[in-house]
Amino acid sequence: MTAHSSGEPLTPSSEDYLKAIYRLSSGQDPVSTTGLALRLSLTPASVSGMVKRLSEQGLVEHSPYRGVRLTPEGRRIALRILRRHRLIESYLVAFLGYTWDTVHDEAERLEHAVSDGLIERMAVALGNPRFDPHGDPIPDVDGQIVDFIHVPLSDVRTGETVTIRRADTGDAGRLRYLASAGLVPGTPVKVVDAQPFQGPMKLDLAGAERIVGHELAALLLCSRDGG
Amino acid sequence: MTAHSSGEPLTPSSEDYLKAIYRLSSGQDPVSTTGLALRLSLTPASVSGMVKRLSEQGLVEHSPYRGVRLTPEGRRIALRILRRHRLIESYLVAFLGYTWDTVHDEAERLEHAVSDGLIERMAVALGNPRFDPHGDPIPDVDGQIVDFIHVPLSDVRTGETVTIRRADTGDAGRLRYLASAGLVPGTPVKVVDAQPFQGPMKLDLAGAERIVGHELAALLLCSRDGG
DNA sequence: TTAAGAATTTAGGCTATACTAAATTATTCT
DNA sequence: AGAATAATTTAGTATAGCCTAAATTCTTAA
Repeated sequence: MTAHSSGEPLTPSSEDYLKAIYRLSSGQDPVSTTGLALRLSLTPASVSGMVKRLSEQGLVEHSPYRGVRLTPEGRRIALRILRRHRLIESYLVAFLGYTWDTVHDEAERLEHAVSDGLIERMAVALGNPRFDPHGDPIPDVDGQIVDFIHVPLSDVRTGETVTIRRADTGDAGRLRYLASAGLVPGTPVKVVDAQPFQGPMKLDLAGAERIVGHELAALLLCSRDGG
Repeated sequence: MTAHSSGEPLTPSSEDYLKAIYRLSSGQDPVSTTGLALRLSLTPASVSGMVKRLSEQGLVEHSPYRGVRLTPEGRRIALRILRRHRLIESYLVAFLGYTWDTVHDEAERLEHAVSDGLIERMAVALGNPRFDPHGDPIPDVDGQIVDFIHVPLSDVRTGETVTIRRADTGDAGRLRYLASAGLVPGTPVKVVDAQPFQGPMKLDLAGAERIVGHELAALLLCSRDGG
């Protein structure tokens, strides 16, 4: 019996796996070895090995050849890391002059090093925010996370108006470009024209016209309700 | 030839060794395996092994059975970590409500995770301080560090007045006690009486009387010049 | 000066995590 | 269905760091 009792410290590597599984599974669906390997820039063989260990610790369930999913305990830890990551990003932007395209890597390392106490102090300094600078929701201390229905901009039909809610990438180049084009969370956009076959979209941003390719449009998650 | 060219990332463990060697050697003197092992809470055998690896990387010089000392490159890295550690402590105290007795462990982990960029932003936010909350000098970006002549309070003679400059420990209990007794950096104290054979000292703190044991007095580094 | 004791290093093991190459299982297409 | 292909796992290897136990070297004191 090797169940993971809450107190034991996990390695940064394990934490990264759990976080990646959570992100890829949208909380529930089983995740493939290859998907995880791509996300973490590792070989599938390495992932297989680690998944086995996480499974022995009771943090994931693994049906060989069928995929991994988080146990409740694994999800608890994944959400804790996600909270850390997003609060750190928020703090760096709010208090230390970072921009939304540069915080990711820093948070990626700090999330494994900060104590719970420090995270909560940051949360207080920020006024317990519910969203980070990319528009991603921040889980609360108990692991509750808001889950809006978001649509990739690439799926929005011509004529429809939506509000950008999140940019679903950590890539600095893409984030910087999006910011320079005014495509940031909170911005309402109208789809003026959408070409088929992964073609570009023509958008209306408060009167200004923008063209974005399919790849970027797929990254921009939007809400339909006007809030 | 396996010299360490500036760019390669070091492991947290290596960084801890270099920092410990620097602290124990006061910058120059050779350090014993046992001394390092005690400081790092490791076995001497483990230290032997790591020292060999550091030596192969050109970060320390090791004469077997005689001790280790830092190479210029090793010292450069040690000072960089020391700068990080002390700036992080300063930042946590100044901006996140930590007290001087609680920052040590947090800084111990963060010093390996923060980027140079974040450290410099913290330094700017703090106004490029030259001392941390314990009174320890903070090396500048080029590794320059002020080196005052400090005397342990336990060595100060009866009748003499000195100013506390540093508390030479990371132990939270001792630091808390010192703070509660008003024995913090910047405080002038007069030695009223000192008993021999590691006995206690009677001090005068701005009119108030204090008794401290030898162990604590040895931790309090003081300056004689009135500044 | 030599034997006891202290300090140090070597030898051999263990764990975590990654890799490559080979074997296995699943899926898809004819 | 059966073969080709894709996905996954297993086997074997490497590195970093730690450990204990044994061997070595240094120091000290009779």
